[in-house]
Amino acid sequence: MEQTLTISIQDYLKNIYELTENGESASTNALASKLNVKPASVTGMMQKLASAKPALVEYQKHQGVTLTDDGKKAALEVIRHHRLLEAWLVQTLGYSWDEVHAEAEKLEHVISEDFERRIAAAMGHPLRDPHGELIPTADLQMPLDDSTPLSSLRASQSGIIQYVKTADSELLKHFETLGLIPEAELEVTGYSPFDHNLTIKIGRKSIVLGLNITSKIYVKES
Amino acid sequence: MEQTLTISIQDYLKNIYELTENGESASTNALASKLNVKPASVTGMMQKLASAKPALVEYQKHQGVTLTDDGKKAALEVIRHHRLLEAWLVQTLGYSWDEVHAEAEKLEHVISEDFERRIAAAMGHPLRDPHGELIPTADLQMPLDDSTPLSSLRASQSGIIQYVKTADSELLKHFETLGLIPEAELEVTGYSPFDHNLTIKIGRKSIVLGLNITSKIYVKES
DNA sequence: AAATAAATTTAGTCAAGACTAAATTTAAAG
DNA sequence: CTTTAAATTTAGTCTTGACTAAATTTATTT
Repeated sequence: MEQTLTISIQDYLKNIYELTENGESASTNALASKLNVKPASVTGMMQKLASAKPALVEYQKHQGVTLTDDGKKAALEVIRHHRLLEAWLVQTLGYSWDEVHAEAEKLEHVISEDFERRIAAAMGHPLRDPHGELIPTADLQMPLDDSTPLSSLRASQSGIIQYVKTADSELLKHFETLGLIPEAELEVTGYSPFDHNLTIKIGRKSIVLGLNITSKIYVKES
Repeated sequence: MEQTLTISIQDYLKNIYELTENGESASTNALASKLNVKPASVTGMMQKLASAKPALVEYQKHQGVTLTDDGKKAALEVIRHHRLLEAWLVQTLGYSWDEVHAEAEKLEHVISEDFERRIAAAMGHPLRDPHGELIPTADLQMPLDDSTPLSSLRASQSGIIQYVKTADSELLKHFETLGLIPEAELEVTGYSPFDHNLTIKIGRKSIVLGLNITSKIYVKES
């Protein structure tokens, strides 16, 4: 018999947030499989969260759930913790991108607001975590994302690299040798509609990049 | 009605460890008041821990508890986490001695062995935490304490300050201005049996210290 | 529109770990 | 050696958050 470990309310809220970022409501089933819990358990928890003193979710039978403002605040708080922790573990303890997630997952629930402030300040209040995800602000707003995949740019458009989204460290190293790192400025000089290849000029080099690369590099148009 | 928050097994073990450091067994009542739990709850938990697959405590009705070797290992693991965390929070995030305890208390239960190794290495494997408490070794042994209160030295004996044990930051500042800081070397030049005052020579200065001070400064005889 | 499939909820069970009140054991005092 | 007090344990209750199985609702097909 599998030991059934208990899921925190914070985890419920965080996962509802993620499932509802697209504007839709989260289904009982989706939440259940995301949290490795049976659907019936989710129903029970949703009923509880919906009737909490300040309600944390909006819940109607068979209609899925969304977060209330209070629920969203709580979710963003955990997400802020998580992403600040990831950034900080990478910066100060040399964690790699793949190792850092599990550790942050555990720490995010227990750190104090004071701890949060200290690491945020120590890093100069970063905007993104090491995976490139936006970090909710101290007043619990999710910042607007002003970046777009490089693959969406066309000839004559230029941009500044914001972050690189990949879990493949080999690929990451390749990006670095090409100069494709945050802050770098580039200009698109050509576009091939057939295979979606882009020709870009970065520094004094001109290179051709496939969609497998340009879809992982996020830029801010300039 | 007070919300009754649950105490982790690790906390039970850690507190049993502390209560049994003197060699005696821990009483149900002592544990209960230390953990802010009712005695009956402690009895129940002790019965559980005693009959766990590898037993964690030695427990006989009405006789108090002690830790088994497995239990002691688990306790030292948490204590190591706690003390490494305190040292690390102070060193890297500027926590003060009084702020650091509560934060470490929460983190100690969730950090990975990997995290433990990383911070230990980052600090050069410290022997003591910021309060001067010994940090259990990586293989879960409590190091021998080779330090003694300065108040136990007598004329012509000399020593090196190991740590200062006080929660009073004013007093701590006073110590610092006197040069009474870790690593400092001193020699006892006089002793007054009536009031237990010591005259010591530190650097080129000679000063007289009362028991309120000499009992808080721990030295290694040299 | 009826039938079937899929998703969700209800109802009731279980384990953990706290609690209270009552019973029991040990310790202390006369 | 009794008696009383203090400490501890037993017994049974409560809450939480999982689970399963059955019932119900919604969605899809023919």
